[in-house]
Amino acid sequence: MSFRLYDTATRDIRDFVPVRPGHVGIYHCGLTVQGPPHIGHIRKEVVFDVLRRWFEYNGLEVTIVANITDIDDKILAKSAAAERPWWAWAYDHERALDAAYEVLGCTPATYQPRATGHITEMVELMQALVDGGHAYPAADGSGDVYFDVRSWPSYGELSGQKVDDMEPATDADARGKRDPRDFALWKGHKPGEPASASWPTPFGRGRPGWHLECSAMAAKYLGEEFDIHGGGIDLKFPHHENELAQSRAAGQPFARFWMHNAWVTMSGEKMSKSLGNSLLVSDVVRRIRPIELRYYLLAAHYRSHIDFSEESMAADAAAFRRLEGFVSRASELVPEDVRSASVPQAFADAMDDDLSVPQALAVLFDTVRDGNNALAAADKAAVRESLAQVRAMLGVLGLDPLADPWVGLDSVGSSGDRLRQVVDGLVMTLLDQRREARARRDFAAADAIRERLNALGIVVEDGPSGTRWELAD
RNA sequence: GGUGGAGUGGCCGAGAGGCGAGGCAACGGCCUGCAAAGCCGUCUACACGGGUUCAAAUCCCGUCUCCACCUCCA
Repeated sequence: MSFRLYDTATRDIRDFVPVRPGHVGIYHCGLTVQGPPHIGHIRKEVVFDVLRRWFEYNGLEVTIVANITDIDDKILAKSAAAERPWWAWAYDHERALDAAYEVLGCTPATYQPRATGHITEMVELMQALVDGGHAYPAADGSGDVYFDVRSWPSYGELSGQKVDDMEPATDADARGKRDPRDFALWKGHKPGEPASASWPTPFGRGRPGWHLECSAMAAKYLGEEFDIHGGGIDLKFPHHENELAQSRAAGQPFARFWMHNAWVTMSGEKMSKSLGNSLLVSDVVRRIRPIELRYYLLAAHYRSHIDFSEESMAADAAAFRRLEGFVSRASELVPEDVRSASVPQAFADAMDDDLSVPQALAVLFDTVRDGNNALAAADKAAVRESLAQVRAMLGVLGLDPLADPWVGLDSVGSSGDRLRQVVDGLVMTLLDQRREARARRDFAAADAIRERLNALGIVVEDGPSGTRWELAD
């Protein structure tokens, strides 16, 4: 495999060489489970799912760790407003996130560690930083513990910023920081916050700052040096900058590559809460099939932002249906489970080049055109070849309609194969009557049957190998 | 103030010195009893102004517009 990947830290594309041959360790920041996920959140999952599939296609063993931040200011505030325990609030939204992964066909992470389950590891790391002179308990006795950015000369290396040029944190004065740019490793327990949201440390009771958990958990599960650390581009600063500083200051090499996906925007602007509410994954999949949403979210390069619109999403859904239509028609001619062991070289080259999915899709569409020509010529061997390649490529993208989790979902929903067989039998009975009508050139009767089926949402297509039907979009 | 990104045909969206990516839509044709699907073809674009070069969407200089981040964000 000659995979090349863009590294946010160095701002260039270079050869990817895993720390451990044959294995890839990936950590990406999951989510703060303060609310249900919208399609911007889930884009990241789709991106990393495609990355994972590409590594696995190339025979590498992949370990993916994605954290669940289940304690933070917003979770406490929102759960308090809802008069529910913070942990119940967090868990609800963790399950909503898992449901969103599943509905979009994302393979589950190898592990999703929760911040609250790794307090011990965080305290150890924090102690090491304090001992090493890179962190200190707040002078105001608040129980906060801060990272001392002035003690770490390369602070700012990931985001390319200099400490002196940064705007200071707005909350600087209220807390016992040595430098306004110092960030919290740990937040002291405050009166009024639930006692259950605090844990003992040598520096007093409190709860994790946001950044510490990722440094602690990445090292625990992937080792002190691992391959790829990812997340949304907004996490570059401060979150990932701070993680990098903490881990390096504690003597760990940390991530070799930093991989950041771009936003899903609305009319060119970052999704705000009011706009975002209409774009919850659970809502969008009621307007568009999940597999089409997945296509939409991965069709653009991961480092390009997607400016969401219903129109562009519908256009991409139509594009996907072109791919799907070929798979559907071809697999009727070639009913065996054909999947090529390898994808076309041009597809592989595109994927190897920093996951250039748009170029890979161009190869896919070219192959589908060849396949459609083969289908028109009833060239079964050529159809088989095209189908095998198309399914292999779709499989890498997690979009093969004949593979899990999509197979069986597209036609009659969750009621399954049995109902599909019954419906197919009924429709074919009608299509037999139509065929007889056409044979005696009674087109009025034939068209009446077709229109009746159309009205029920069934599309009828006459092709070289007979008449087929499928559900309308 | 600092840092990073973007502007490509009707729309979406790649590319990054020469070879028309691809998709959606539209239009014309083929196929079809008519459709649908498919196929063939048409629509030759790169924010603006300079410059370098045999050749610039791509490199350089300048300008405009937009977006994001600067310690709560996927």
